[in-house]
Amino acid sequence: MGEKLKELNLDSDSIFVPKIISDILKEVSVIDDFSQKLSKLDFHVNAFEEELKKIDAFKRELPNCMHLLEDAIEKLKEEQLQLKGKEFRPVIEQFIPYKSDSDENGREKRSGDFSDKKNWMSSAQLWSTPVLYENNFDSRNQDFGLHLKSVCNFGNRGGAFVPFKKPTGEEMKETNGLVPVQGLSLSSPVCEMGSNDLSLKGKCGNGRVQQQQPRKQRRCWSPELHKRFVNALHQLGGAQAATPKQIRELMKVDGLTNDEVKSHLQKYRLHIQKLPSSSAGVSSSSWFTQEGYGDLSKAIVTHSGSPQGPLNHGGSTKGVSVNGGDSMEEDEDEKSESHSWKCRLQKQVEEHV
DNA sequence: CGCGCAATAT
DNA sequence: CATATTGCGC
Repeated sequence: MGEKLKELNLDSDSIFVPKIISDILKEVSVIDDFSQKLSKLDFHVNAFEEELKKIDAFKRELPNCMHLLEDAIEKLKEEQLQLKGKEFRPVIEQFIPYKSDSDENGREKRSGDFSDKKNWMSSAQLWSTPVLYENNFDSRNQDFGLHLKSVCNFGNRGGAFVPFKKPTGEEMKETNGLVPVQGLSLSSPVCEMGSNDLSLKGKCGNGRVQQQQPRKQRRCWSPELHKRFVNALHQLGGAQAATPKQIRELMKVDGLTNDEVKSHLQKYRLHIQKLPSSSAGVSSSSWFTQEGYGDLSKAIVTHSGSPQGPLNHGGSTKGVSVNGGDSMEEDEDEKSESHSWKCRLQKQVEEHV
C-alpha cells in the first residue's frame, strides 16, 4: 500500500512530503518511545480522516482521493495495531474510533500537538500539479478557476485529478478558431484516473472497478457555465423559445448533455417566472447576478447599440436584467446578431405574459 | 429522438 | 429548500 501512494506523482517537494505514508512510517520508526510512536500515528490517522471527511462530498468526483486517504488510514492503523500488539501495555485510550469521531472531536483532540498538520491536505500540494485548462478561453478561464476554488474548496486539484481531458484528437479540432471548451468546469462524471489509477480497490471489496453509476454525477453549473447557458439562451430568443438541444450546441461545452441543459432550462424557466422583479433578495438572484464574477466591465458594457437594457424587462422585469451579461464577444455569431436581437426582443416580450 | 413536465434524489 | 437527475407522455 505504501507503494501505491508512492507511485503517485507526489513529488517529494510537496510540502507535506513527510506525510506520505512511507515517510510517516519511516518517521515513526525512528522514534524510540512507544507511546510517541503511537501518538504520532494517531495524529496522522486523524489528519487523514479529517481530510477524508472534507472530501466526502466529492467522493464521487475524487474516488482516488478517497482511496488514497482510506488506504493511508488503513495502513497507518495497521501499523499502529502492530505496534500495540508488540507492546504489552494495553494503551486502549490510544485507539482511534474509526468514523465515529466528528471533525471537532478529532480536531480538539489533536489540535494541540501538531498544530500545522491538520491542514496539510488542504494546502494540498498533493494535487498541486498545474491545473491546465487547455481551452483557449481567455478571461473566462479565470472565472472558472475561481469558481472551482470557491465551490470545491480545493485550491486546485490537478495532478491525479485533472478536470478532464479527452485522450487526443478531438481537442485539436477547432470551430472558427474557437475550441468547444473542454474541461470547462465540467468535471466529467466519469472520473478519469490516468496513470494514477492505482488499483487500490481493496477497500471496495470486490475487484470490480467502481464503474457503476446508479445515478449520474451531478453536473455542477458553475457561473461560467451558467453564463454560457444564458448567452446561448438569449441568442435563441429567450427562455421560452430556446430549446435544450440548441442551447447545448450554442454553448459548445463538451461533455454537456441535452438532459442537463434541459434540466437547467427547466429550472431557469421556473425562476424567471417566479421572481421576475428586481426586489428579489440577494440570495435568490444568484441566477441573474452571475456577471459579478470576473469582470463586470466586460459583461455590462459589451454592445452599446443593442437595446439590451430595456429589452429584458418585458413588463414585469425591472432593475435586474435577466441576461447573465451578454458578453458574446468572440462567439462566431456576431454577424447574425444584428437580426438576432430583434428576434430576441420579440420572444422576450412574449415571455413574461 | 427531443421537449416539457413531474417525480424523485441529493 | 434548492438544485440536479430520472421517468413518462407527447
